Amino acid sequence: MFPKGSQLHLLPLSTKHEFSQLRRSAFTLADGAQTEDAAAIAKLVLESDPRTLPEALYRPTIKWTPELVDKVLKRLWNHGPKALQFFKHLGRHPAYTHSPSAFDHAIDIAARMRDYNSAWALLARMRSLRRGPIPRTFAILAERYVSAGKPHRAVNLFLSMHNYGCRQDLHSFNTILDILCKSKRVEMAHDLFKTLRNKFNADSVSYNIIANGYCIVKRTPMALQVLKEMVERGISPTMVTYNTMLKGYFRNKQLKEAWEFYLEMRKRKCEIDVVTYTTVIHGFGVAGEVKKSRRVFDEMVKEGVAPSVATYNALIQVLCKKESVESAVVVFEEMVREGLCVPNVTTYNVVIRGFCHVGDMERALGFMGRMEEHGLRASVQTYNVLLRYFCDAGEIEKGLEVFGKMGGGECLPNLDTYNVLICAMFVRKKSEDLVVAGKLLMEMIDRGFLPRKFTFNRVLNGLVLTGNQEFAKEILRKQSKCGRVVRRLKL
DNA sequence: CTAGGGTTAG
Repeated sequence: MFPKGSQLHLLPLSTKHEFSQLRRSAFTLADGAQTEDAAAIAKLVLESDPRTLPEALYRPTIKWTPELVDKVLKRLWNHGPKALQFFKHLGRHPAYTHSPSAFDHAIDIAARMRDYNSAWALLARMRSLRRGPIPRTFAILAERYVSAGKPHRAVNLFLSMHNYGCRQDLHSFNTILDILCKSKRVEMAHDLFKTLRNKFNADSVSYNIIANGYCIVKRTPMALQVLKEMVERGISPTMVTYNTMLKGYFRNKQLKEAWEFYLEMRKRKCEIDVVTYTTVIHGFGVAGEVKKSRRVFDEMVKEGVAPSVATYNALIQVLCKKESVESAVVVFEEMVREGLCVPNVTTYNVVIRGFCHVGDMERALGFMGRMEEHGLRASVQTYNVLLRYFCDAGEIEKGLEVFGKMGGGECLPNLDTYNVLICAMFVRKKSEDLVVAGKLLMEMIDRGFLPRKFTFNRVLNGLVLTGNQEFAKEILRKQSKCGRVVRRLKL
């Protein structure tokens, strides 16, 4: 993959070790062992030659289950082509048929790579095997269409569900509304809602989704109007409704309204819950009112409402950003000591980012090391944070070292990782760095990520300016194959 | 993750 002596310590994978690990755990069915299996199989897939992969997958020592397959696909999430290759070969296993959820994952992966032909072929295959499609399949595809800027296709997909033997109901109606709203297509969602609300008997969930959509685009008056209409139609607001509006006010920086709304909720005794408190703590913190955040936190404990991990995360993040990482760590340690809830990956990432932000990379790495204590593994976001800050501080080697650890197998880099790293290859203005940037660019394409035009141009220009014409041409050839049209280069 | 509300951050 990378030439020997490259600064990228992409570790060669020790095949012998993995095979023994596979053999050892093939006989145990416990969930933990299955996680190990999934990791070992994912590695196997990543390193294997496409021709020898099938026989490896058909070995009788591997006990395929839907759960195991799902886990492997999740591990390969950031390597779409390999994930689909794995799915395809296993699909020909003489004694195993893919589950609906495995098909869903595969369709998601293909659609994320904008390979809609494969996605639809998978859907057809799923259907011919009578394994679906299920409503979730359509939700996945719709979401991919929306995030690719094709919301009309998503709506049409929903409208044509029944042609694929999948019933349209209130559930799926609410799903498509939510997908549109979450991607800020609230107007389109609202139109669809108005057209079909009678047909599907829209409920409070539907109204909450639309109101939330307007809150997301900072149109709280419109959100209120939708809710008013809901009440006029005889549907009662729920806790979700109130919490949605509350969050909307904060998002729209209507602090006064938010506070009054919160007080009103308390006065009406409509059992304020942990979500309400978390919203308020987060909202005030983001607005810089840390004291108020702390006060509300204490208040909730006094009222006997147990903070959740999200509550702690909100407070810890707010302290990191508006006070100091030190006071955030105090709360972190308190959380661990009291043991009411356990830190999750988000908690760690927030603290790690806090340390990075003040330049204390040692302690950031220290916290990353502590994740194991809580049974957690660093996520791609954890790595990306460290990577970003090392690179921003000009410690390119350290950044590459972090990247090397990911390549070692526990965590595949994502689009962000590549963007950050490629960007960092320009700071030293060294010819070798640009070659590395070019290799990273090639690698990300191989893994199913589509670099931005800007990235292509930048890398190509850099290579040409440093006399790496041949390599630039190679990248140009690759680029034309992956469908990104870049301006003509003078080579 | 996939019918609604709270936690990273792009």
